Amino acid sequence: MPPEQVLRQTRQRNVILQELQRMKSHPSADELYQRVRRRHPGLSLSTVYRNLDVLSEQGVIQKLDVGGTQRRYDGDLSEHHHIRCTGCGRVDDLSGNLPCCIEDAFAGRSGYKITGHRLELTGLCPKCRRKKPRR
Amino acid sequence: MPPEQVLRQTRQRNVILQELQRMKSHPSADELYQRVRRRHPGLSLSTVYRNLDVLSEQGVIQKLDVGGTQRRYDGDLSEHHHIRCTGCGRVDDLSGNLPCCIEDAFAGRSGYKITGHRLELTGLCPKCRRKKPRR
DNA sequence: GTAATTGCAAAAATTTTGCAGCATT
DNA sequence: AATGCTGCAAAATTTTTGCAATTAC
Repeated sequence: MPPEQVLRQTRQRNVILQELQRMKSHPSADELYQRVRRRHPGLSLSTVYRNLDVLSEQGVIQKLDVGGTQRRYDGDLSEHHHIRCTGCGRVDDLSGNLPCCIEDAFAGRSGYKITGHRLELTGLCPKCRRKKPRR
Repeated sequence: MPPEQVLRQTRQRNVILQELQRMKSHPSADELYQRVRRRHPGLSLSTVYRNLDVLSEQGVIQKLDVGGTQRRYDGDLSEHHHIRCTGCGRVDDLSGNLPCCIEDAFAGRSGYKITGHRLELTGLCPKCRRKKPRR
C-alpha cells in the first residue's frame, strides 16, 4: 500500500477549489481555468487538470460521469438504464423504467419541460466483487 | 428549414449499424471501428464517427450522454441529481434523492453490488422553452 | 445527373505527461 | 532537507473537417 500522499496547500489549489465550489454550474476543466485565471494569471491549464484529479481522488470534489474520455453509443433504443462497474468500467443494461411520478417529483420545481431521464447505477460487477473485496 | 436530408444505404453504414446493434456493450467509436474493420477492412474511423452522428440524429441509435466532449466537475458533494437542457446544454441541480427501493428494484437481478446512482433528467430549460416552441 | 458518402490527411479539441525549478511542510 | 507542486512544452487521445473521388438514388 502506497504511503498515502499528503496534500499540500498551495495558492493554486486553493483558488481552484474555491472557484469550483462557488460556481453553481458544473464547469469543464477549461471553463474553470478561464475563471481562475482572472484571479491568478500565471496558472496553467495542466495545474487545473492535476488538481481536479487529486481533489476528486480525495473526495473533496466530484468528477461527473457526464462527459470526458470517450463517448459511448447504444444500438438499443428501448427504454432502459445502465449500471456501470466502478471496478472495470463495464456497462450493463437494466431493463425497466422509472415510474413517472419520480420524474415529476424531481422536476416539478425546476421550470424545465422534461423530455427524458437516464438513471445510471454504479457498483461492482460480480467479477470485480470477487477480485476486490476491499474498496 | 433545410430540406430534410435523405439517408442512403451504404455498405459501411449497414455494417456499422449492424455491428452496433449486435454488441451488448456500449462501445466507443473506436471500439466499434476495430470490430467493423474485421468485416470491412478499408473503412475509416471518420466514417464511423460520421455515421454515428447521422444515425443518432435520425434516432436510429443513441449517443449516450456518458462520455464525450468535456468532462465536468462539481464542487458540491451532497447527494443531488442533475437536469440537463437539450437546447443549450446548461446543467442544473435537483435536490433530493432517489428512494432506495427504486435502486433495489433495478439492481436486484443484476448481480452487482450497488454503490451509488445518478439520475439525469433531460428537458428544456425555461429560457429554451420560450425560444423554441418546436422540437 | 445530383447529392450523399467515403477515405485520407490534416486540424481541432481535450487530456496527460516529462522535466527542471520552486514552494510547502 | 525532502518531496509535493507548478509551469511549460511536448505528446497522447479523441473528435471534427476539407476535399476530391466514388456511389446510391
